Amino acid sequence: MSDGRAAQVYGGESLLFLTDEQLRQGIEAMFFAYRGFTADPDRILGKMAYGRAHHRAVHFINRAPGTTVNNLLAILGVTKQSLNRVLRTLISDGLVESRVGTVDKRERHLFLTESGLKLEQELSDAQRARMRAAFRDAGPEAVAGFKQVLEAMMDADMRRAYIKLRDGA
Amino acid sequence: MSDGRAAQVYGGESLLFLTDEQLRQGIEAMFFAYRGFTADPDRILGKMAYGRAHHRAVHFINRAPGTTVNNLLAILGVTKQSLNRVLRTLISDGLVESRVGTVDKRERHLFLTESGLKLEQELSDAQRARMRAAFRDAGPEAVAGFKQVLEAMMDADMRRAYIKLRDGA
DNA sequence: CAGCATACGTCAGCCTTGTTGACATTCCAA
DNA sequence: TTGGAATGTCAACAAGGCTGACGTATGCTG
Repeated sequence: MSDGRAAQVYGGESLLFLTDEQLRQGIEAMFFAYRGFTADPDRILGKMAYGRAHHRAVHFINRAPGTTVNNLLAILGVTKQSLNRVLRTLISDGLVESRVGTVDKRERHLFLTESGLKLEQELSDAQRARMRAAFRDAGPEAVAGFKQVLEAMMDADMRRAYIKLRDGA
Repeated sequence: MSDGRAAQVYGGESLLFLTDEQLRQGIEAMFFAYRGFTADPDRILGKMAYGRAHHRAVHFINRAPGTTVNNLLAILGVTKQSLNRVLRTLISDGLVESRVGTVDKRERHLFLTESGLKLEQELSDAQRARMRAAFRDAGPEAVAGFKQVLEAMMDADMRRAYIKLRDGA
């Protein structure tokens, strides 16, 4: 795997960007950047009785209102018990509404209430502000590359979910 | 914050890449990609008594052999109690060696043992393989942009740590 | 030298968030 | 009508964060 000989020429194109050193830089960049990525919402959530898991649930419910629990489960990649614990508090606190499905009454469709929307706004405003600053600093071409690499890094399932959300649910 | 009017022209340059929609895509890309980023090492660690925290410790000890506990603390951004719990198991399992400092005897310098190196290799091989595939798929320009955006997304402290590691400790 | 600061380890207790396993309910569909 | 799917819930547990408190060894400074 780690042969250290990636700095070869293949098909006439230099592969210097695939050296172990370059890859390590990419790994550490992901690690440090993800910390920044979650820092602002975490700070806000820390003041309440909520955590990152609540943020994620609220984000994706806002993103796809009326989504079912199973749907959310697949996107978040956690067990129903884990998600349920989070949803229970959000529902009892009046941030999320759970409506029984009309066509399939087994399903629950999830929606944000007024206060749920307000929390989502507060959290995503903070996260977007950082993302906006980073995007502006780096410029449009860098942003395109950023998205391209991240998309290539996803598992196939996650890539499908990502694209579906991106291109309109 | 979220004014939806980011699609304006500023200084003669289109800022279409700074719309809320673009920012949201970036946020979701980070979320889904980070899952992929940690998936392979997590799978390996799941078979042992170790977790992601052990991976991080081992990674940075390998990266900067002889680093002190305080140093590692700053990089990882956790409390000494949290780190100590991880280090204790790694040391007692013989993956990490802790040597009393020569110039300052209060400090402990951390090194990977043979088996520590072996684990680190196994984990980072898996992680590098995915990163390599993503880099290759996306191409050199995309990789440059990827790193640029991630660097801009970091907190100032983390950016300093990242650059220090990148440009040689 | 005395006293304060620093580096580290450790104990105890708490929280969030993930896991598995078991079981009840409801309801669609074959 | 019966099996399976979707959901909810209880219990127990583990990882890995956190705070607070305390102890020890060492280094620095007045």
